[in-house]
Amino acid sequence: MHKEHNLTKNQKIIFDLIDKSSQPLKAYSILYNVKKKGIKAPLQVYRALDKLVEIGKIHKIESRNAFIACHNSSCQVAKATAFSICEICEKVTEISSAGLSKYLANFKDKDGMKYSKYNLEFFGLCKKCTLK
Amino acid sequence: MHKEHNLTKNQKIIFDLIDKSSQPLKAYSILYNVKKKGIKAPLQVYRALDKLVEIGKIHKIESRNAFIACHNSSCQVAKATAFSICEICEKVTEISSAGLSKYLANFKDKDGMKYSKYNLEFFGLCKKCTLK
DNA sequence: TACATAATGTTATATTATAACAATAACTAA
DNA sequence: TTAGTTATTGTTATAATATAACATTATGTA
Repeated sequence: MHKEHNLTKNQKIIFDLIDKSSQPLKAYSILYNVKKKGIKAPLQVYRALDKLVEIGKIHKIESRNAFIACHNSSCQVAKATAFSICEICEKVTEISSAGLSKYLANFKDKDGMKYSKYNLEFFGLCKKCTLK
Repeated sequence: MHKEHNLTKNQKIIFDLIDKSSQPLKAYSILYNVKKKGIKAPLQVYRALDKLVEIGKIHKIESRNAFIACHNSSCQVAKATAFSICEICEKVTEISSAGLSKYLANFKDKDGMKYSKYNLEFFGLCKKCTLK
């Protein structure tokens, strides 16, 4: 479970927007959507995003430069993430598989190094798009 | 093994630069370095990069917006990649582990979907930086 | 209260990437 | 070999993503 963080005003506005969204949101689309709430500059958005990523409330989808709310109570504060991304409809789903996270956390490279922090993005078709 | 691709002039210039580099290179740093060879515009660089990624000669490190030559003869044309990234010195190493690639290629999500295409980035310390 | 720390507001600018269009070069089939 | 097709190049402009720097305000804590 997430440690409780008391979000500040801007963080809350931006988190709520991302949380309500069914797909990842990009920074400038967020900016556009929160202008009516008084957030006017990119930096205000990026600062909130940075903080939200840091505390694990959202994740960045690196290949898309977009942000999604974390719905995975088991992910260790934003450090170990896995997603599937549909190449047709761009639907992104966070994967929470105990087996996968165990496998990756225990993976050792050639030097015998382990990594508790990782980001994995799978690409393919979602179920819906497969059936079309 | 890579299918042989006959690189064009620009592609060759840019691939050679990346291939000689010990660390990932960013697009505008590449641009700066190939200006003396007549490549003057960002688009010329990005077009070559796109093609080189497509044919699997290089990979993009998504979290760094940087490009590295592929030294992994077993990676299926740029589609299934794994890297370790040192958070201190930024050294990036492509991981070629039969076990890992088999595990990921066979991984099934909740919908039973498999993904032959993925990108995995591990973050931590490289051996050198661990010993410091 | 006073101090320290975190968050905010603002302007400017850096960095990363693509659109649009014209011109060449390379490939392919009759 | 030549016409048609496709890929590549060159070029200018601009879009999209992200951060620097600095002044101010709010919050937490001893």
